Amino acid sequence: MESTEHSGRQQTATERRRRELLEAAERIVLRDGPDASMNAIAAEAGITKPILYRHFGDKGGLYRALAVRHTDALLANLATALDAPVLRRDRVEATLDAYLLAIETRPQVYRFLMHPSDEDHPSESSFDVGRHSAPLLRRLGEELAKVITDRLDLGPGGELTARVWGHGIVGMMHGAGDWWLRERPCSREQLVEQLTDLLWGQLAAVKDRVDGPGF
Amino acid sequence: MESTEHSGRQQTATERRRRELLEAAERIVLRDGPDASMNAIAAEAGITKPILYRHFGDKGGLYRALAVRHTDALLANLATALDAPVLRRDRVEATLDAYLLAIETRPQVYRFLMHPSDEDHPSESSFDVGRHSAPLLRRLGEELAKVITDRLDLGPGGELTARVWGHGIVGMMHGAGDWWLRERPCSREQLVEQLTDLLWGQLAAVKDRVDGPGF
DNA sequence: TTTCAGATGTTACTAGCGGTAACCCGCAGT
DNA sequence: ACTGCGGGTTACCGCTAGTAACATCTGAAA
Repeated sequence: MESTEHSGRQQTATERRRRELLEAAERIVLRDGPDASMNAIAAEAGITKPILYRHFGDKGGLYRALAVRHTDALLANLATALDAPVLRRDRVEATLDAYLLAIETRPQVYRFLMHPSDEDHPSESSFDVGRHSAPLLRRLGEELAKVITDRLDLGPGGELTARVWGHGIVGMMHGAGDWWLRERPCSREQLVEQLTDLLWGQLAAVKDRVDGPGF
Repeated sequence: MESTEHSGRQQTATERRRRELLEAAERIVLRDGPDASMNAIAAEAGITKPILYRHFGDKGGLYRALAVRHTDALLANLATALDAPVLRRDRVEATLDAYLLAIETRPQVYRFLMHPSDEDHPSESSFDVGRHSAPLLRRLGEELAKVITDRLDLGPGGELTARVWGHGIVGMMHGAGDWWLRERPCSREQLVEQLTDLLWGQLAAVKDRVDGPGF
């Protein structure tokens, strides 16, 4: 235990190095998108591949380490929007807007976070069919479910309802956001309003067309 | 033009060959998931790689050719559910159920369709940030938008509203379906009902918790 | 009948990827 | 002086997508 101070310093040193490597990796991922290779990242950091593998195990490890930072940041943003002491509808609007602002200002990061591509091969083996969506989406869904459970009185079986709604709303946000980012058919405010209208039951409220078969 | 009959026969012959190759590819993709390699597919078809490349150009071409079949099939299913002459809410339920039934019965196909992984590199070059979601989702969103525009009276600016709602609903379906397929927290019928409730404005209608800060 | 076109098929290769084994060096502590 | 150990490198493996070059069969035109 005499080497506590020493190992402590080493600890901070390796942590610092790790952060430097992560920053280099981020630069490359931002530049090359999903084509970022370990060679390129190592070169950007001024070193060679094996060091990366010593620090992060494999490519999935590096990507995961890179992802948690932004995931945490985004989740924090959304949490504040979700916890604002305003009307429920304003809170929903603020949350949607926070998400869309995030993906608008840093689309490369967004793309990286949402694109699991391969990774996570080593962990939880055996073909679990259906797995595909990014961990970030799952976390978002669960987080939103918690808030819904806390805030709304859903009666018996409400926990299931909350989770379905959480993942459904997150999916809606993601799908609409992805489409919007690609086509930019309107302003962010407009998009937020339309989506909030949708969540507020406008789909059920608007009238049928008069000239069509009125079902 | 004299060789019309000849080239016609050749046409059908190569088309048949192409279909055989696609069926072999499908078998392998269903077995190996996203790890399916061109070598494996060629071996399954009883041939070697270059023939695949002659037929489909590159791996993206093969995947695209493979995708359009299932995409068309799924779209046809959804279109019938969407066009059923029943109440609007029943139609929404039927559509959700059709989608979820499809991904439930053939999760590997679903996974393949939703996972662009790499592909489409050759076309529309230059980093178009934000692109990520599968073409299937885009088509679904647009298709749904068309139906909404046709059926609902959304007033001025209704076309934008329809597209936002279309992509938002498809995203909700996708997100919730993905989560449900992974965790199987309830039956399909329950999920459909909860999602329809969400779309029908229950999020706005339910009461706040009495014990919480009642916003 | 010969000859030419075109499709089918092969072997053998390139370039690059993720990942690893083996080795080197400098610097702490005993 | 010796020993361990963290940072670093070279050189490699097995794999992938993709390609060039060559062989073969078939059927139509000269």
